[in-house]
Amino acid sequence: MSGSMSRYNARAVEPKWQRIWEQRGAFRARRDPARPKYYVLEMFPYPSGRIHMGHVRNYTMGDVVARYKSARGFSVLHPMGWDAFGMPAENAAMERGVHPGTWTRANIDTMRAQLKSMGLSLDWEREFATCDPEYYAQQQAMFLDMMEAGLVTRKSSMVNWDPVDGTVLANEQVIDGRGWRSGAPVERRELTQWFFRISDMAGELLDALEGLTNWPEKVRLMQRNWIGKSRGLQFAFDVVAAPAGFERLEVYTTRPDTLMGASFAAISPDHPLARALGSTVPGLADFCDECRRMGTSEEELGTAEKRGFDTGLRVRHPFDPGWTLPVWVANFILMEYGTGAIFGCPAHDQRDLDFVRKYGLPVIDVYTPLDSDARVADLAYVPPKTEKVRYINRFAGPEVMTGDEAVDAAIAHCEGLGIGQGVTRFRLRDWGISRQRYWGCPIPVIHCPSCGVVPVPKADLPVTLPEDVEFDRPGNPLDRHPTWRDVACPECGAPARRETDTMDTFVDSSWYYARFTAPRADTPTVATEADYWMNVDQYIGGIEHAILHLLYSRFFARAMHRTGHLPAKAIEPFEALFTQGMVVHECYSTENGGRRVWHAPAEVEKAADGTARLRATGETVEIGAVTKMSKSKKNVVDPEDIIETYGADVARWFMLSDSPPERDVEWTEAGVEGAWRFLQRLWRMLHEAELAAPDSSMNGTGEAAVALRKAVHKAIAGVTADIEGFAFNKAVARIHDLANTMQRATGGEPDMAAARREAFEAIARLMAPMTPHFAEEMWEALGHATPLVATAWPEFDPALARDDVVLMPVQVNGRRRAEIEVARDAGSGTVEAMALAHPDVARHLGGQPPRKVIVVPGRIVNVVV
RNA sequence: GCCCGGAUGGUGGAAUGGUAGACACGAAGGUCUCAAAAACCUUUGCCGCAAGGCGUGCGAGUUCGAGUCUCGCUCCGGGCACCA
Repeated sequence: MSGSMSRYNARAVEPKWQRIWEQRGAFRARRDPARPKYYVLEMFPYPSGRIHMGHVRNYTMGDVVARYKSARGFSVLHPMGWDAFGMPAENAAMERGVHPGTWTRANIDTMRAQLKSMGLSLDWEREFATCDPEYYAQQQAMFLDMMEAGLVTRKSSMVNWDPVDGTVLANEQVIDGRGWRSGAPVERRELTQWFFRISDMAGELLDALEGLTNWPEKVRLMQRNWIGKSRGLQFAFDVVAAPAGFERLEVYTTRPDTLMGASFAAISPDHPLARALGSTVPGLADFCDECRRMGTSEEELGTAEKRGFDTGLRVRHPFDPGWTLPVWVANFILMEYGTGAIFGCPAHDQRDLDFVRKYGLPVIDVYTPLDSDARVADLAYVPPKTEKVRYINRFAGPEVMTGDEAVDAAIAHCEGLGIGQGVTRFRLRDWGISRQRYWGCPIPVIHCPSCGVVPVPKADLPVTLPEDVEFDRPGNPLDRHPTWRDVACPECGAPARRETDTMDTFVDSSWYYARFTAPRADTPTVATEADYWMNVDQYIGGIEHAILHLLYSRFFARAMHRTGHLPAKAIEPFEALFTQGMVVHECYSTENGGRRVWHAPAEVEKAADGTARLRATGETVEIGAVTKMSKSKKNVVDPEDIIETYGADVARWFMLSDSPPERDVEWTEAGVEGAWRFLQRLWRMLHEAELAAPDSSMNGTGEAAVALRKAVHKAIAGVTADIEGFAFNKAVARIHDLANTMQRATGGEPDMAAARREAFEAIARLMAPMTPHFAEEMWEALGHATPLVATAWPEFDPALARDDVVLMPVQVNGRRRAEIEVARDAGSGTVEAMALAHPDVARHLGGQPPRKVIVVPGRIVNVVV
């Protein structure tokens, strides 16, 4: 195929194939009992405005899997939707006066067009947004089902409160302890809210992690720790001279073996006892108020300076009524965990040690290392609980034991004495879903003064959001919308009020994967569809969702099963999970009057010597750290610009080429150009190559032809394994390698022409999942009428993919000294003899006989002297 | 603070406990060109003329053999329950 040297024109080719695929309905998912199904899903995007490189990376990976599985004969479901509720839409409303819905819909339209230009094999007929009333109506119906099933509860919990704006703030809206708009110091405030009872399922969610063998181990570990199962002792201190109703102080401890080292008891500033004492102990109420002048996040609590206040109250040590401990209020104790009260053992807990050093309380050692009797000074002694230690101050068990053994002994001992009992607790807290915001799914209940909380009758669903809302004031517009808010009680008809809280957007994203199986149904799911399509065979998304989104989804799938909306097999909805890394980029900045000014990569021109200047002014730019692409540092490259300049395939190819998918990838202009040159080179090679006719069935027999064929079949085997193993960067490297081999295979013999055709056809098919438009264009140029989307994945010939002769390194004392060529299946004796006979080996042996020769067949020989 | 990761040439990275640096980017030299671009060829971990030596964040250890396993650190990143 000699002739035209035209360049590959992505701008014309990509829309052409996108049209052809669409006309063929190539990506429409169909239930087909005759074929195995494959459901591949990438985490759906929040419609923030435009797609970013993180989306390009995520959706390219998913598309590789979808197209590959499709070529392997699976009936593939690969859908896309929009996680469309959330705060940014309300922020846009406040800043620009645009309705959140209008803003969101416009963003979706932009982003849909951008995604389409990427040539993703998505079934767009299944698209939906979580802000569609058709979607959230089903969510409301499930909420009512879950209420009935006892999975929903209402209780009080802490929120960040902006006392000036009079609104609840998200953690993100608390900047250095102050409200982001008002600047007022934020307070913790108690509010009655709706919860899903996820903690009831803690044990189940923990145990089921064992079965998720196709999830990254690190994600399972993070979830395990998050759920935080612990065994400990729950007991009560007797309070000396207790205020009425507080005669006993319940505490929970995972280290009852250290009770002999107790030097204080401490309670949360939100503990009922702290509140009760507030009126009688001077300064205590102020201290608790001050503790509450802090956000609700554990991060803030963890990093804040540890502070305490002595209540003056004392409790009796459970083993000795004469031994009393002071009761402190401490800012680092969470009311949400355990009982909101602890005892402190400073010798074996660093936080407690820091606390007692600050307030001058005693340190009592409980155990020491086996080989030392050193006492605790600046550092608490906290060995792993599986390590044996010497108990020098114990009340149960032998002198030498591990922490685990000691805890068991302590629990048994205490239970025997009637001091508390061994309990299993979980760190996992119930899922608070109430949000005091407009742009979310309304919680379908009505508050009636006489009937209490009344579910909205299912016939009245959906409870849709009112359109006529104002964002000119802080707070939830639903609260001040009388015609929406004020309704008649469905039970007694008396005037009542709608619940104005909306649901956490994590609820929306906890079941969308199930909805994709029947996106237009007037029930949340349809059994036949869910039975066929569930579970998601491959889920792909960012590691930042490792805990919350994935745990909530696991809970929700179980809840959907209990309420009849999913089959039993779907209680773990994600069969396999892959967490991809971020897209990062250099930061560019200049200094302007002492202020750092950030510049977008598009405004910067890089010179060959590594320096950079502003295109507009020529001013030298400082090149900063390589960090996640973010608006604040402006180190953002717009995918649309890349697609317009180079085409979607180049963006996709580069995204896959450099870094392993789970690691961060640095977006570089040079890398993109490299990808572009590679596609151009292959295109040129194709047009310069002499190929056998398309119907030729000749196989190469000459040495050069066989060598090329071997390279082709090795590449097919390798790329297949790489895609299966999510090693897309290695697949790309192998394809590069094959292209290099093809370029050198220049012979004019007929069998070479045949081998070359085989090679070009193979490389087009191997590249199809990654650069689909380019591959189709190659395939068409090779004379095929049927497009690649309808062509099977190539098979390899095992005989050709295998080497008969291997090169084995020979080491002497672990250092490589020679290389021998041996038959693949040569025996160890033969290999050893060949190795010892090698002159370089003999030289390094210096006449000495080897002490030992290790032969690892097919891998290495090590001669030890 | 707590939980989870990561660290390999100038750069991104490759390497079932078995030849460290595949593949790519960049750089240097060359070919072609009036010239440039593009393309193509060669070289490219560091030290050394070579023989050889040194090298996978730091410090120990296990092993015939460690980038890979174990222990102790350092730095960077993700999450911490109302960002999505």
